[in-house]
Amino acid sequence: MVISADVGLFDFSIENSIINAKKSIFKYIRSMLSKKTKYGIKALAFIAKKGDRKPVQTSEISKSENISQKFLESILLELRKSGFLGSKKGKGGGYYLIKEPEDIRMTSVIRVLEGPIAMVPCVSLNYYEKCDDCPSEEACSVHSLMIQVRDSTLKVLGDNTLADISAKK
Amino acid sequence: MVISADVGLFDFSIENSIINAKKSIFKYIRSMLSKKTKYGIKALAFIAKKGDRKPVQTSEISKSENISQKFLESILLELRKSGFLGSKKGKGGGYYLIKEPEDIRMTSVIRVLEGPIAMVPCVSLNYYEKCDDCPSEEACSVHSLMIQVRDSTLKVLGDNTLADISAKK
DNA sequence: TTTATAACCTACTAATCCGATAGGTTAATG
DNA sequence: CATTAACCTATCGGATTAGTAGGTTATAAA
Repeated sequence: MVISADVGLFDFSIENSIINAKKSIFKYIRSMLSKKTKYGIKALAFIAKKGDRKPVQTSEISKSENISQKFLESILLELRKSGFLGSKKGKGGGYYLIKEPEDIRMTSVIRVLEGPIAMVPCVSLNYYEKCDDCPSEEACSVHSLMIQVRDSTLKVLGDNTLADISAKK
Repeated sequence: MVISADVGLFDFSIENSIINAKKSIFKYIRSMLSKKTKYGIKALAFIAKKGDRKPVQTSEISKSENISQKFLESILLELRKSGFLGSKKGKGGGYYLIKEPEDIRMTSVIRVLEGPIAMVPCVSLNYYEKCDDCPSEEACSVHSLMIQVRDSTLKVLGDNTLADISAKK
């Protein structure tokens, strides 16, 4: 409570009623991480957890993680084409890790599946794009704030590898 | 360079060609911060910068910040209803700050305009929603990662007030 | 050599959301 | 009483997401 208070976790005020109104009105709450990325990370973790280098079938992951098989197929295909996975066709085939889990940072997985990590293209390192409304990035009040957010997110995602997130608890 | 290397800013590999392919194929790069929120923050900063408590017209902000006036109207209205702004109708009317800029945290602004700060509803403090696919949040490899991201983002946004982001440089 | 398997490929679609636009009504000022 | 600026309601095109459908190719086992 004391720790969270200073980062604004619980600053209850009039805004809170607005938030509650939003929750009840809108059925679907906006998610910033697409299911594609979420499933992709889960699948990678699943494969990493198995440990051995035997190919894992899409159907197995799909069942175990409750993911539509067809959708998962397209995701794993993309992960193979991006150099995260290798594949083998036919019976006993499937997908397997190419690199060590310790060498796969979450930054690169998310960048490939999701795109930019930054909340706004004008502070993105890999997907930079100028805002069409801002004449000057230095004068923009949002810009420096978003740079701070980007850097703190990048720190977390860069520090976490596939080995970290697939470690059994 | 040294600092950024350990957080995965520049791990060039095969993924990089994927990223470049994405950049060229897709015209519009996904943004996690909606224009609504972005404009809302800019407008608040604009009002805060003026310093005095005289009402600021929507048209003035709209012109100065290159924002569609009608769109901005709806945003400022929402900010008034959420308790950030007061308003005055008629000639000489407009919007003015109700609280001190130092007392307006970015967390609350973003929560009202954008919704959840967390990347995924299942780690959201104010907009929590269980994943329909995950049987157990503890066993989910994405969950703890997203909690870390949420906390670091919350720290940045909670530390920054309207006074901070509207400070002249 | 055939058959089963599982990756791989192409195309389509329903639902949803964002960023506006249009056109009006109400309230305050001079 | 006219002007101003907030306030309200409705609608819409374009884009994206999360799939589904229906096939083809390559590999291993029978």
